[in-house]
Amino acid sequence: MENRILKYLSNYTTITEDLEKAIYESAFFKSYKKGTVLLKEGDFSNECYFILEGCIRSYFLRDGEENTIEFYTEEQVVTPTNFGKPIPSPYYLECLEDTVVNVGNPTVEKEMFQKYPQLESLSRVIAEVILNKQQASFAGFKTSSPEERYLNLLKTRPDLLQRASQRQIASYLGIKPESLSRIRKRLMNK
Amino acid sequence: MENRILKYLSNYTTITEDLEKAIYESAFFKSYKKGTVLLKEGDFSNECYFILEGCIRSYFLRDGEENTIEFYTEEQVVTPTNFGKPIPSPYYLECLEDTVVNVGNPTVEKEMFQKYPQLESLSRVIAEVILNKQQASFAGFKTSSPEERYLNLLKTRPDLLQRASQRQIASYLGIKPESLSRIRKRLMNK
DNA sequence: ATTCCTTCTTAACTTAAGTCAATGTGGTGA
DNA sequence: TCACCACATTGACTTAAGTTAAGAAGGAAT
Repeated sequence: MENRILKYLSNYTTITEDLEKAIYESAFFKSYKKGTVLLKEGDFSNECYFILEGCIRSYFLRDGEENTIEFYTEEQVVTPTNFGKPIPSPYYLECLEDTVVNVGNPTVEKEMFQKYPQLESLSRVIAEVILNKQQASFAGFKTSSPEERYLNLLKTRPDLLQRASQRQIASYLGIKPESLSRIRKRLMNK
Repeated sequence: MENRILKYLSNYTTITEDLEKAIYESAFFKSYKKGTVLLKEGDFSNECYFILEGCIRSYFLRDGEENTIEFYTEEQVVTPTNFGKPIPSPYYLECLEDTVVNVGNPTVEKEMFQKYPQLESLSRVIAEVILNKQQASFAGFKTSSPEERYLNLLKTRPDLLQRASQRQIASYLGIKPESLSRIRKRLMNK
């Protein structure tokens, strides 16, 4: 199991044996059942996650509606906004499936960064990569129609359509469930 | 002038005197005239910028149209995607005004990070803050109408409406210039 | 000053998403 | 098993953005 983290990190640099061992030893796992809420809007966040199995959704409420921000799946990192800080979370985190994660906390993170500066360097690189990816998807979102966004999702993350409800997918695409339903119908007849 | 960088960085941690001196000494400035293209789509990027004065816009072409990704203004950092890597840039960078920047390059960045690990740590923190901000604006974008997005821009970055053309603003808002024109008209009569 | 070009605005029309409401469907729990 | 509830689909209607086209306004260059 732990290999997945090392595999993930080694996409970015070569990991020293020393660091590999440390990651191994500090690894701390948890399992959650489908539907578990990991973090509530307004609460303080003291955990971050690396997903080994399952799916986590972030969302917030507006006018009573759930607005999906992001879906996180295998080999993705979930670092909540304000992780480790006494500032309320702007969103919920919820498991859409039974989910197995590697859990981190601010204290261990700090210790690890101090002991292995290479790890913090790696974190910087990864944060920048994720930032650029997110900027690219934001740009893609802005320049495409709801239908194009749906088709793009179908192409890039088809698994999500099995894992999440259509309401959740619709809000992720920035549209109403009725519209998604119509888009799907429209595409069926093509 | 250099103070602005230190001021910016000190928003996140206290800067050691040592580091302060190093930043001071490594500071390298450039001025560009309005309209200067700093980076072309497809080119390699070897510079990053901290804006002291002026405005930089990132955009890409699609069907001959310019799609604005972001506007960067005073005290913002512009680190191009693939900065320092032999991978083509996905977008243009252009000065909307006469612009004064502090310029960085991959070599100096690397040296500074090696010499001052605190600086790389700071960069990680800043990257994460920017990432969260961007995620929040993406979420806001998805859940609001073009009119709401315009009103939000008016509230959060009113200066941009003076600095950029309406076409540029419109593409930034993910709409057509005609629509922006109508939205403005609509709001006039309220 | 004139020309040329781009931007901005306006209008008429098309298209698709939002809204509201009704119905069908599937899963959960008592 | 049944009742209930959230989800998904469909239809009728409203609304606003996209499209196309034309004209007005402002700037830059000659």
